[in-house]
Amino acid sequence: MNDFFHRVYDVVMQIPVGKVTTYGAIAKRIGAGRSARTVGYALNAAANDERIPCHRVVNRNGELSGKVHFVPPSRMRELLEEEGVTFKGEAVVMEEHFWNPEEAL
DNA sequence: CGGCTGACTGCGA
DNA sequence: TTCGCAGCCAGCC
Repeated sequence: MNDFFHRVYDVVMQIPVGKVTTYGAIAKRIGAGRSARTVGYALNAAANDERIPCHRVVNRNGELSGKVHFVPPSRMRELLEEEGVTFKGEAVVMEEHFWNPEEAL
């Protein structure tokens, strides 16, 4: 487990219930800059860990992305709705539920 | 060591 | 508005 991954997990675990954030925001927060893809890769490994709310991490469109989302039993959308997150079609209403990791500093 | 891939993002056409 | 290309970083051939 690299320090990079640890930083990603640390940020994701700080996401409040009913809130979501983006790969890019996390990348910027941990100083990775534009390595949003690597953040997603880290979440890929984190998806196997129940302690990591990877369902609260979406792309810039607010759409749920990831291997987990494609697995029917996951139903990330319904899970988020249970937490109070509202949806606009297939995407999360970012204006209402976007959480900026940098605010947690 | 070199190249390909991937849960992304931003810019240009 | 939508599509395509390039950049970035880590992991696996």
